[in-house]
Amino acid sequence: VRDISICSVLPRTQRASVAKNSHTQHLAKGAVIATEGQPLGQIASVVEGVVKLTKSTRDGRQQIVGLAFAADLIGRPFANISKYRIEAATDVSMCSFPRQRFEQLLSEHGKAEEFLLKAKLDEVDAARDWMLLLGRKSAEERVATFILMLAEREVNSIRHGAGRPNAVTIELPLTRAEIGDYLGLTLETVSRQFSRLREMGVLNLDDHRRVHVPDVARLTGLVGD
Amino acid sequence: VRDISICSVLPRTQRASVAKNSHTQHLAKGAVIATEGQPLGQIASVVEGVVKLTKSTRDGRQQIVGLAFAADLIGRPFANISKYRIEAATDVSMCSFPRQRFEQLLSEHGKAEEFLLKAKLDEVDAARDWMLLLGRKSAEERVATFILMLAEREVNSIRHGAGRPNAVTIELPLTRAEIGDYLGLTLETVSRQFSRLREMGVLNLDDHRRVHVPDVARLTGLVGD
DNA sequence: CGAGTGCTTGAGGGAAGTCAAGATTGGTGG
DNA sequence: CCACCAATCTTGACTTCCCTCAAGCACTCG
Repeated sequence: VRDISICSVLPRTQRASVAKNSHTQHLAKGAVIATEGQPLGQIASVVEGVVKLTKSTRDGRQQIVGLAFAADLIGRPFANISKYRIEAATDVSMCSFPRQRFEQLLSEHGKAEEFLLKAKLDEVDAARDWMLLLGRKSAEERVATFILMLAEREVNSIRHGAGRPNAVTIELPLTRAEIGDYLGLTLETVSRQFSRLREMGVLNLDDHRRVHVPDVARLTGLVGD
Repeated sequence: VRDISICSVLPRTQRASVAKNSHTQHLAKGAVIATEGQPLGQIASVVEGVVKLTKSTRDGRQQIVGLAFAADLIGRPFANISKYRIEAATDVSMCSFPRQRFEQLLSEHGKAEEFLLKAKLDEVDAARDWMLLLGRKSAEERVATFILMLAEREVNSIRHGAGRPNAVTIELPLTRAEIGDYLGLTLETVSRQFSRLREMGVLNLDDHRRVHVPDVARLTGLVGD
């Protein structure tokens, strides 16, 4: 049990105050630490063993979006709900403590760092959502997810007082080739999927760059997760 | 130009000190802000437009690993070298300032936050490396990358005084099915690739869980990036 | 108006997925 | 200690989804 692995998030001087609230846990292989969409009130540092973080689609396709080895942290400051299922891949020992105590400690310090940290935490989550897409989704689901992402961004920026609008028009910021690079597809496959979604009535293409989504809920049903 | 988008990393009270060193840039579509593996001394906040972050393999396969929209940050505190190519996907305006000034400001505050922040920055980088794998690599490259990751972890933990050992034995922490879930493959494909790598002499399988890599350099040549 | 760039569509092929037996292995209890 | 059982892994045969290659169309811009 080396120095780096024992709740090493905190510098020496502050460690004691967290250590008081921390305790070491031993988990058998297969033990579930958190499930996708459920609260997780702990932050933990892996001392020994391997922990896997997974996301999955409704129909059971699974993607491991991260592995935590010794000295890696698991848990998510500033968010109550876990976006992944967290499970011991091997027998694991880890050192865990309450999330709120940890957040409080962070907040006592600079706001700038906290802001940046939150941004990066969101980026990690977003990158892992994309890993599920790249690892497990079909071409149709990938394109639908991409359009939906832009549609939701558009809807949020409009900020309608009264609920979400059900139809949106979006401007694609990328070429077909770039969309392919983002989705792990070729530009031809992207183009074919746009055509299919148009034939299905999910999209209207005003021109190659402007996409009208008449029913966002319909699109949501195609993203596959 | 809304409040949230103007160098909004910093809380109101501290913003001024960075704003002094910041300046607004306008970039045409296609402008390159950083290339993979080259230094990037700036942090910037996107004000308008879309910026894409890409990684690519030596043979030209490309993967967009992130998009930055208005109010998103680009650049990497605490690392001099950019791990991605950063390019304007549309015409872009952004507000940028020197990375070192920014880091200095962060360091004046809590060490705990800095530690956690660095960990998360590394996680983002790791997730994006994996996105390249999931989006663009062949089954053989994926399995080779996974084994190499474990091999390097093992080599680093051994900490040989005299250089890297060229042969390693590693213990797989995951089943074939789990490796498949990590690599975006089926368990059958993973198994077939293990067999192929064994036939090629890149691996020896002591049992299903213990893998001996006689020549790590050889394996490195198969990861495809 | 022609060239360039980006997009669509088609035909054919190939890498990985699916389905289906078996072979190993490791754990458990007789 | 060994035999059995369940879980895990390997291998084969076949299928499928997406990629590759190719041709033609639609804008934009000099």
